[in-house]
Order: sequence, then structure tokens, then C-alpha cells
Amino acid sequence: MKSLISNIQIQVQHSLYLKDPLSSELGKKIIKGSIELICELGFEQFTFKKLAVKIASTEASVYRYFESKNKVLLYLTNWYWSWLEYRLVFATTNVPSAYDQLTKAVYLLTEDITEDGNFEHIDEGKLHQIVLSESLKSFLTKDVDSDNEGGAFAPYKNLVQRISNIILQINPNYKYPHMLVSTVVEGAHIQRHFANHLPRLTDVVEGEDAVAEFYSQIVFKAIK
Amino acid sequence: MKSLISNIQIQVQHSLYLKDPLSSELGKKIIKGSIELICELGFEQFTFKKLAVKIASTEASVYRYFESKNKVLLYLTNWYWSWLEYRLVFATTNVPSAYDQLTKAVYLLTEDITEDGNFEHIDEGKLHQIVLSESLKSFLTKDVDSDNEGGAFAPYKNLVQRISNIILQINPNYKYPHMLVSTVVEGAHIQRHFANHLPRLTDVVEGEDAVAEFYSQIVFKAIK
DNA sequence: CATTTTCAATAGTTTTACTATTAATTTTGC
DNA sequence: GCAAAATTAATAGTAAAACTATTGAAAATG
Repeated sequence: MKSLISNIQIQVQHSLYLKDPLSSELGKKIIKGSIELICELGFEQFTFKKLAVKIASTEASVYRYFESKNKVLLYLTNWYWSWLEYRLVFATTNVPSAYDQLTKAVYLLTEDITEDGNFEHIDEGKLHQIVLSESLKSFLTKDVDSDNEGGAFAPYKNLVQRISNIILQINPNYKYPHMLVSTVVEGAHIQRHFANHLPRLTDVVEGEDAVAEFYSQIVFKAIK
Repeated sequence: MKSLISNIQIQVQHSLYLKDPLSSELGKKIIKGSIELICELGFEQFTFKKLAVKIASTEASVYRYFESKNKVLLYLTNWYWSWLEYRLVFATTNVPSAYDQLTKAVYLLTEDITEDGNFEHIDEGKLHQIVLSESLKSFLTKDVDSDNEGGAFAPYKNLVQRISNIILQINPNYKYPHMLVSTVVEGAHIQRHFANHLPRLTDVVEGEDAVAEFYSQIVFKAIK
């Protein structure tokens, strides 16, 4: 990823936090520390107590910003979806062919992100790791419906809708655009997780990006 | 599902339990109660204490059978994968055409299971619900690698391998058979979950089985 | 029938998730 | 410029969850 616009800030919905973490130094340390700690320990082992120790603050102070660790995860995944949508819009504006737009979109959805980029308090590579391993958990909960009512999945839905529209430009009769896009998004995450931990459930080829290639084939064959 | 053979028992690996739950009445009550309670409360809210109250036993007694609630989830998902493989073998033996075998396999992977079947202590419909919402969590953990070493995902891998072999019979040059199968398995679960909770991420059509139809198209177009 | 093993209950401990209260700091109203 | 109001983050908790040590009773074994 080349640098886009340097002083852009990605806004996450207010319903996910008690106090905007971008509004104070402690807030930014909470975000930065959460990304590092969730990446390191996994979401289950991540606690506000451990985070507080890491950033030299206290548990209670973290609770001033976030109601629960689940909201932190929702905050981070929402940031990620908004960031992805922003990059998608950037990559597809002024591209006249819907076909080329979809190629870029599928690439963005399936690529492996390792670099850290433009945002001082967010390490995009580590955040991508978190999204691979943990983002599914944000809607595989009994709270899905209430979280959803509060708009917690809006950026994800927007992204899926946007790419679905590109698909419908190419083939207006295709019946399952949303299913296709969300299959690619979640599938790419799971396949990368499998490649890291359960290789017999996937087909990783050394030196090739099999995940990107596989889903690109799937998408273009599906809508033909 | 029509009844197959009535006195078949599905064996789950010893590494997942401390004492075989099928070896005593209490053990069977633990399995039956766990399925009901996880289905009702979700895995996060499920505790051994609540289970003990439900089956009129004690927390400590449950710990005689299972090391942790994660192992219970692994036990249940393993049972499910073994059951699915059993049904797959049953549905494809004596079917000469690999194409027909694959059609049946995709159907088994994507169908919606609601009925309770042949196993006294296991409600297959509820177990399917659990697999839809919770099975991903069994490998989205920091324990994946050690669980995997203990063989916790063997039945899943077997199932994927078996269907991959069918795909390779149809098209020996297809590069991504495992990725395709695991995409269908996990995708079907996630899409059904979306249909229930986040419909804007999928394309549910009233009265049709869109999930089965979508993945069937994906598979046969992909390997062509 | 004595010995060993297994079983499941009681009664813990430790950790996690979350809250009430308060001193210190910052913001604001005039 | 300073008192009042609001905000911040620390201390010190509680309640529940996850898990363990111990033990008497029941069952299996030799």
C-alpha cells in the first residue's frame, strides 16, 4: 500500500465507545495497546487488566473509554472495514470498467497485509492479523442482534453493498452478489488462518498468493 | 435424513475427554445438556456451573469428564464432522459417477438440518445450530496448534480430504480442491448465520434454499 | 471379602469482568 | 482571573466464572 492522504482520520461510530479514544493520549494508547495485546494473546486471553499494565494505566480508566472488551473488538473491526472501504473507493474511482473495478476489489479483499501504514496509533499489519483470527467472533455471539441494531456492522454492510453493486453492473441478473462478496471476505480470512495453522484444509503454494488467485477465479466464474 | 443403521455409535477421540461421556448415564446427560445449553445461551455464556444445575449434578463432576468447556465444544464439533463423514460415505457408496457423488456431498455440506435423528443423547438439529454459530471458534483460538497436534481436527480434515478426492476425480488438474471444500463448509455455516441475523450480508430468498444453490453453482463452475 | 480403583460431592482458590467512590485535573462561566 | 462545574483516571472494591484439592462412598477386581 502506497500512502494515500496523510492526515485522514477514520471515524468509528459513537455507539461503540463511551469516550472517543482518538480524543486523548490515553485513548490512543488504549487502541495501540489493544491491537498489540489481542494480536499477541488472542481475544480470549486479552483482558483490560493486562492492557492496563501494558500501557501503565488502570483497568478502571480503560472502562471510561469502552464498556467491554467486545466493544473494543467491534471498534477495531469497524475501523478496519472503514479503512478497507476508503481504500476501495480510492482504488476504483476514475476506473471506467466495472470489470477492472471488481478485479481491484477482490484483490483488496483477499490480499495479505503486513505493512504498517499511515496511522500513528494503528499498526495495520497487526490489525489485519486480528481481523483474520478474531473478526468472526464479533458476530458469532448472542449479542449480534442488539449490536446490529446499534449499527455495529454498518461499515461491513456498506463495503459488501458497494462491491455487490459493481457485480450487478457486470451481470445485472446475478442472484447472489452479497453472498458472493461475503463468502470471499470471510473465506479469505479463514483460508489465511488455515494456511498458518491447519494447512491440510487449504492449498497453500510457496511463493504464490493462492488465496487471492483462488477467490479471483471463484468470483469471475460465478458471475459469468 | 432417513434413518441409517440404528445401533451405530460415533466415537470421538480420547484426547478430547478425561472420561468417555458415552460410558455412563451422567456422561450422556453432560452431552445432552451441553448441546441444549450451548444452543440456548451461546458458547460464551455456557458454563459448567449452569450445566451442572441443569442436569442436577455438580460442577466438579463435569470436570471429571471434560478438562474445559473448550474441549466440550471440540467434542461436539468432532462428533458432528464424524457424523457428516459417515453420512457422506453412506450417500456416495455405489454411486458410480464422481459428478453425482460431488452433487450429494455439496448437498450434505450445505443443507439445513432441523430434525432430530437416531442418537438418543444427541439432538442433531440443535447440534447443527451449534456448529453454525460456534464451530469456527474451535480453531480461532491461540490453542489451535496444540489442539491440532492432539488430533482435534482430524475428522474435519478427513471429510475435506474425502471430498477433495472426488473433485480430483472430476478434474485432476484443479489446483485448489481443499480450499474449495473448506470454503463451502465454512461459507455455508456463515451464510446461514447471516440469514438469521445479518440478512443484508447475504441473499436469502423465501422458500428457496439459496445457500445450497449458491454453493452448488460455485463448486461446479470452479472445477470446470 | 479385602484391596484397589473409580465416582461424584464439598469446599475451596484464582482470575476475570465489571462498579462505586473519590482526589486531582481541566474546562467553563462570569 | 478565579470559583464552580465537569471530566479524568486512580483506589478499592464485588460477583461470577473457571478451575482444583480433598474425601467419603460406591463399584470393580483379584
